[in-house]
Amino acid sequence: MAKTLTVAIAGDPAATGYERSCEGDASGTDHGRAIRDVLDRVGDKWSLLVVATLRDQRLRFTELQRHIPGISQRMLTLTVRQLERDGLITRTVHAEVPPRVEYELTELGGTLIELAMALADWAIENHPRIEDSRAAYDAVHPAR
Amino acid sequence: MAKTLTVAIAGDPAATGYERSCEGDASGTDHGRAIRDVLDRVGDKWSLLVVATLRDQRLRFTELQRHIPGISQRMLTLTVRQLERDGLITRTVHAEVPPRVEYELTELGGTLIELAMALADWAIENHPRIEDSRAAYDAVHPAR
DNA sequence: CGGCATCCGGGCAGATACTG
DNA sequence: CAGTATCTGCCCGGATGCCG
Repeated sequence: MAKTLTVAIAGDPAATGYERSCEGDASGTDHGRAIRDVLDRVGDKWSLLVVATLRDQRLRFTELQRHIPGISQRMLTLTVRQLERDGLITRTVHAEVPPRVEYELTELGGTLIELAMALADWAIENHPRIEDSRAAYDAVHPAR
Repeated sequence: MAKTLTVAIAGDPAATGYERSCEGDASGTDHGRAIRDVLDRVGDKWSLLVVATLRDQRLRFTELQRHIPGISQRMLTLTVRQLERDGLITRTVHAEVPPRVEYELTELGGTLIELAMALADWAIENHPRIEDSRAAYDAVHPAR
């Protein structure tokens, strides 16, 4: 999923303009890959939403799905698996009948959510300006 | 502000205020849409990279392309156009021969980049843990 | 209940060729 | 130099159906 992105940067770590953009970062470890990785997860359509939903509650699969309108079962499955793999959430299966699976934020996930909130703040605060800008742009640049 | 955010993103468990922000609704401000919009831009493969590259320098098209290895001409064109439309960067054409077009960050773009940097910091700091988690996960879950 | 397997359509992105 | 145009392949993501 993140392959192409990672390859693009990590494949050519030396020549990237990343050193410049990520001022002061020491060379050696390729931060490009780290950033790509995280960005891929954050930029993912559902990941942040799932993390945010689990922010202060533990939920089981169907509950989670109910809390995130529009997500398909498949996407939820894939998303939680990714998140679990990345150590952002935990998945606990209770040996019961019927089966019960609960998802919970890890501490790592908890730190991420704060950043996400900051981003959301920015989004809400600046969205009007963005929309205005778009309207203005569209007015000047007719159909293209 | 942060509270409305929580509701907007995480959804209100009780009232499903989320549905309104996600589905077609006619109510006033739509935070869900705002967040989605910004997330789409941030999550975009190249947008953040372009913004980051322009952080403290004004660049022309080809320079920009050189600074971002792996980006195709087409994608760069589309990306800068989007960013310009959203008011995150400016595009100035100098009436010369040969033509010279320079891209520069707007103030709005400048505020975004700081958040992006925070995210990058998080990425760099926590990436090892994520990788470890992935390795552990993959060890337990054989090829699926 | 909580998945996984499969099919399928649409859009994104790369490569290439052409222009003001 | 800074794009535009077109063609194409590929992956994302939705819908459906089956299983433990």
